[in-house]
Amino acid sequence: MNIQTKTRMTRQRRVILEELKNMKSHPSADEIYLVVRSRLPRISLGTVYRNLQHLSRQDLIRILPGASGQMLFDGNATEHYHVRCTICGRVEDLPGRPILHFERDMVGKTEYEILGYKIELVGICPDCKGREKLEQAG
Amino acid sequence: MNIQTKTRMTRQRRVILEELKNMKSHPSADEIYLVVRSRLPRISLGTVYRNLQHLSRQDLIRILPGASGQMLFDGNATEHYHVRCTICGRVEDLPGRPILHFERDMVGKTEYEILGYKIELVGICPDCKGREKLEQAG
DNA sequence: CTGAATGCAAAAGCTTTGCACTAGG
DNA sequence: CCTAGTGCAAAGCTTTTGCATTCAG
Repeated sequence: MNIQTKTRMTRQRRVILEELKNMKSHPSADEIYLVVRSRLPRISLGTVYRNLQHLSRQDLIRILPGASGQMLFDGNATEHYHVRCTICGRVEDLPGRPILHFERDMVGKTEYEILGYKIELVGICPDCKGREKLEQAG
Repeated sequence: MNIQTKTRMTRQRRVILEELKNMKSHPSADEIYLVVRSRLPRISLGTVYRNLQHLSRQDLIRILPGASGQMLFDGNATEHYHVRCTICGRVEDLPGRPILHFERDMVGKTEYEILGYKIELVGICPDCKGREKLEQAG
C-alpha cells in the first residue's frame, strides 16, 4: 500500500491548513503561497504544493480542477456542492445536503467499485453577468 | 460578444473530431495528436489544441479535467455521467438519464445564474482493483 | 480573394523533483 | 537520534502564442 504512517505536523503544514480553511474561496496554489508567505516569509512554493498534496491524501482538504488545467484547493473537506462559473472559472460552495444513496442507482451499470459522487452546478457568476449586461448595452 | 461566426471545417478539424468520436475513452490532447498524426502526419500539436478548444466552444465535444492539471477530451457531447478512478484517474462514460430539473432545487441558494449541472461518480476501476488485490496477496 | 486556420518553434504557465540541510516527535 | 519535511533551483509537462504561410469557402 501507498499510505504513509508517520507524518509530522510542521509549522508550514499547519499554517497552510489554517490559511486555507480561513479562505472561503477556492484558491490556487500560488494564491495560498502568497497568503502563507506573509506568516512564513521563507516558505517555498514547492513546500506549498507538497503539503497540499499531503493534506489532501489525509482528507483534510480537497483538490479540485480549475480552468485550463490549473488546480484549486478547498479547505472544506466535508461533503458539499460547488457552483462553477462557465465564464471566469471561479468555484464557490453551495449549501445543500447530498442526495441520499444516489450512487446505489448506478451499481451494476459499471465495473467500477463506486466510492461516492460529486455534483457540480455550472452557471454564470454575478460579476460576469454584470459584465455581460454592460457589453450588450455599450 | 465573443462568438465567432465564420468558421471553416478544415481537414485537420474534421479528422480530430472524427477520431475523437471514434474513441470510447477520454484521451488527452497528446493521445489525440498521436492518433490523428497517423492520418495527417504533418499536423502540429498546437493545431490539435486549437481545434479541441474550438470544437468545445461549438459544443461538439467536451473538455474535462484530468489528473494533475491535465485536460481530457470527450467526443460525446450529449448529456451523460462519468465515473472517475481515484487511483489512476481514468474517466469513463456511464449510461443514465439526468435527474430532471435537479438544478431547480438550487435556485435561490446562490447568486449564480444556473445553466446546468454535472454529476461524476468516483471509484476504483477494474484494473486498479486487480492491482490492489495483487499487492495485498503478495 | 480574404481572413480563418496551420505549422513551427518559442514562450509561458503550473507542478514536480533532486539534493543538501533542518527540525519534529 | 532518525527520517519526514524544507528551501532552492532546475527540470518536466502541458498548454498557449507569434508569425509567416496555406487553404476553405
